[in-house]
Amino acid sequence: MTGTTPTKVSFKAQMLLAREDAIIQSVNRLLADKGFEAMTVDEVAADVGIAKASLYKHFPSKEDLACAAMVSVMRRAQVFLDNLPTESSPVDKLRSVVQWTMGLKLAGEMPSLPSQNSSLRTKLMSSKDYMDGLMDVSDRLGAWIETAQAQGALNPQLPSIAVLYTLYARACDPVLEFLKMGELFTHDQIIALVLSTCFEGLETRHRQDQ
Amino acid sequence: MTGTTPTKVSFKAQMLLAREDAIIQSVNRLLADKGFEAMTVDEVAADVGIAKASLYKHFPSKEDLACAAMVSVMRRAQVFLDNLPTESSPVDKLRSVVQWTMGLKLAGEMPSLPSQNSSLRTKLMSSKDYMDGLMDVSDRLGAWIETAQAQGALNPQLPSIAVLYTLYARACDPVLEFLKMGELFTHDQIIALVLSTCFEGLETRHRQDQ
DNA sequence: GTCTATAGGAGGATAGAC
DNA sequence: GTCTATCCTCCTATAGAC
Repeated sequence: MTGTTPTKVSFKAQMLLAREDAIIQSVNRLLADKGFEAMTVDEVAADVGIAKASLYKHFPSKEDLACAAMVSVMRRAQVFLDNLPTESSPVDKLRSVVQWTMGLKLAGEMPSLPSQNSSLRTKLMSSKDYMDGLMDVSDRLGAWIETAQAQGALNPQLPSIAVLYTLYARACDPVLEFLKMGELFTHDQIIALVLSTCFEGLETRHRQDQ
Repeated sequence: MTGTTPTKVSFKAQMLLAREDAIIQSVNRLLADKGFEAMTVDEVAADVGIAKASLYKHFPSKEDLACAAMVSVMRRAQVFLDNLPTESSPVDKLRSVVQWTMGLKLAGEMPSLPSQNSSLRTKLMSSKDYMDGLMDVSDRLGAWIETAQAQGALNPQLPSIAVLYTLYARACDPVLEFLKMGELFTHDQIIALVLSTCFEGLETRHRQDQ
C-alpha cells in the first residue's frame, strides 16, 4: 500500500517511540526537580540533547510535553496496582501504593502537579489518556477504601472521598522533602515516618491499635 | 533636629505604613489565589489602585513584596500563639494552631510557599524578619510537641522534628482545596475532617483513643 | 511619591534550510 | 526530523516628567 515494507515502518516507528520515551524521561526528571513553571523547554532540549525545534516536532507545546510525562507516571501506577498481591488486605494495598509513590518522590521521579490552577491542569483535564488513567486508579483505590472502612480497618466516619484525596496528597507530601533536606534519616526511615503519620496519625495509639 | 514637628513626621509615616499595609493585603490575597510565579506586579498595582512604578518605590522587587506578605502572616501567627488560653493542653494548642491556619487557607488568606526552590525561598531565607518569626514559632510549637510526647498524648516514637514538619505541611494541605472544590462540605466540616486525619490518622481508633 | 512610557530579558513557539 | 536563527509576547524593573 505505501511502498515500504512493514518491517521498515515498524523500525522507524520504534525509533520514534524510543526517542519520545527519552524525552519523557527527561521531562519527568525536570518536572520532579523544578516543577512545571520553572522548567524551560530549552532545558528539556539540552537534557535530551536535541534542538528545541525538534522537540516541537514531537510535542506541540510545553503543556503537551508535561502531560505526556504525567500520563507515563499514571501508567506506571496502573501497572503497580495490577501487580499487587491479591492476598493482601485492602489497607495493606493502600499502604503499599502510598509507600511506592513516596519512594518515587524521594527518588526524584515524581512530577508534582501545581496545586494552583495553571495551564497544565487545564491541559490534563482535557486529556483523555490522563483522565482515563486517573479515573481507573481512583476507582480501584476507592473500592479498597470502602472495603477497608466496611471491615473497620479504616475509620468509617471519614467520607471515602476525603480518604482518597488524603492518599493522593500524602503521595506528594512536602514533609518528604523537608526530612530529606535535613539528612537525619534514610529514605526508608522517612517513608516509614510519613506512612505512620498518615495512617496512624500524630496522637498516641494504645493497645491493639498497634 | 529635622525642622519638622514630631506630629507631622508621625502623620506622614502613618500614611506610608497604611499604604504599605494596603499593598501587603493585596499581595497576600493574590499570593494565596495564584501563587508567587503566577502573580504579576501589574496585577498587584491594579489591585491596590496605584501605578506599578509607585509599587517599586515601596518595595524594591517582587520578591520583597511577597516577603513582606509572608512576614505579615508570620506576625499574625505569633499573635495567635500569644493569645492561646494558657490552661489548654499542648495538644489542644497544636490543634488550635493547625485549625486556625486551615481556616486562613480556606478563606484565601494563606499565601502558600512554592515547595520547589525559587527566588522567593532564597529571599525568605535571607530575610531576618521572616527567619526570626519562623524560628520563634517553631520553638514554641516544638516545645508543645515535646511536652505532649512526654505526656504520651502525641506518639513519642515520632521524631519531634517530623511532627513539626507535618503540622506545617497540614496547615497548607491541598486536601483542603480538593474538598472545597467538591462543594460537598462546609468549611468547618472540611477543617474537622483534615484535622482528624492529621491527628488521629486514617485507621480506626478503638475505645479510649477517642 | 505618583504617574506614563519604555528598556531589557526570558522563554515559548516558528521559519526555512538541509 | 533535525538543525540555526529569529519572532513575539509577557513580565520585571527603571527613566524621567510633574
